[in-house]
Amino acid sequence: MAKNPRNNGKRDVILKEAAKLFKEKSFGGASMRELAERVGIEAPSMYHHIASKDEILEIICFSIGNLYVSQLEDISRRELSVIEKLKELIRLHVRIMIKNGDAVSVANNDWKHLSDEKLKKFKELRSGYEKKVVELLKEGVESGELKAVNTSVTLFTILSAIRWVELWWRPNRGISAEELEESIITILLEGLVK
Amino acid sequence: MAKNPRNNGKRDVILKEAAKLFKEKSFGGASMRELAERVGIEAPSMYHHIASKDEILEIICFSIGNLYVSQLEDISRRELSVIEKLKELIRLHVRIMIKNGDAVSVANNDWKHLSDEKLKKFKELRSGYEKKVVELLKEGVESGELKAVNTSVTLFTILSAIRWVELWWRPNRGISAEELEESIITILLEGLVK
DNA sequence: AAAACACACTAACGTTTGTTAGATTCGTCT
DNA sequence: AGACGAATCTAACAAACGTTAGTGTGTTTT
Repeated sequence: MAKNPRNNGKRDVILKEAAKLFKEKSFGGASMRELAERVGIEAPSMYHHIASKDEILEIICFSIGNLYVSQLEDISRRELSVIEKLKELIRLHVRIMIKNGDAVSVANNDWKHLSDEKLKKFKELRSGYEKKVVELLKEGVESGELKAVNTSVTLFTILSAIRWVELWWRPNRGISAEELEESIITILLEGLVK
Repeated sequence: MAKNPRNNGKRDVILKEAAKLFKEKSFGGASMRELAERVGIEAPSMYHHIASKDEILEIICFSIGNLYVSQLEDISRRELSVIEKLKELIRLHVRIMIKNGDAVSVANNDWKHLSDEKLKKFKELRSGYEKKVVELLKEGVESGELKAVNTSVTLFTILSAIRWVELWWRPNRGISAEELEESIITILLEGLVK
């Protein structure tokens, strides 16, 4: 029932609208009929492009998850100081959020509705990511670049600190993406106190 | 159908279990029947203690919202420097989360499912809170205690940075509530860089 | 021209949802 | 003992859910 050939963009439209709708109403509160309405077709017609509601969630969550992982690997490979890598990491998160706000929101909030098997995979993906960031932080503490912080607390504080961007940022909020990135970097790396 | 007299704690049990369940499955994914099962009665029996599923959500969201507002007012009234007030604010958020983790999670994630009228009230409550914190930040910038940061960005970075606690902290994670508070304070106020 | 296919439709399925109605049980007070 | 009301139960409702079946249409392929 699902399909494969090089289709026009209908499937992508469904995924885009689904991300938007799931963000608004969350996975459980969004119905296939409402999604279909936004796409402009009837609900059963969507099953020619996707296999199930669950599959939509999977695709969204893993596309975002894999995006984070692969980009973190890019940063890791570069020849930079820990601090420069952390800055790049923060910039990365902000940019992904600005570009894929809806999907990021879904991956952050609705991953728990993944089916058992996919849920396990997703948690592994995420904890692998977190582990790599913790290693980066440990490296920074050991080399003396960073304060002797608890790396777990730091990990979550950093990642969490950036999550609001997806709810708040709009291109015309009077602050550019670059300013936003640099502001957050300043707060997290240098602190608020003058 | 709902009720009032000094009841035993059954209503509170329902609210506590509801917070836990909503946190696990989110509002839309949690059913009244499953909630009833956890409480130990049949679903229709719950309607002697609460008016509706929506009412449960309202009670949870506004009890947490009002808690934050009233405690912020306590801090505002005290004779402290801006920095000390910010520290107290961070401690406050951590403590509320540790004590009411489930309910905080619901108020943070499921408020969008409030009915139109209550949704409006909740947004007002929250933006009133945010406004007061922004004023505090502005005061700090003007007095020279804080760096010349964008106060909106700072507001959300601080509040957001603390939200992960509710997902992560457990009494036996090898870090006490006090250590946790002080670690977060250090990161946000003094920064990570040595 | 015929066959194949992609894509949309309507109708309907079996479940699950929140909630109501009505009867029953239980403890408390007069 | 009898009355009352709180608290629980079973049965059931109407609506909404994700999804399947079956059909039609228009385009592409052979």
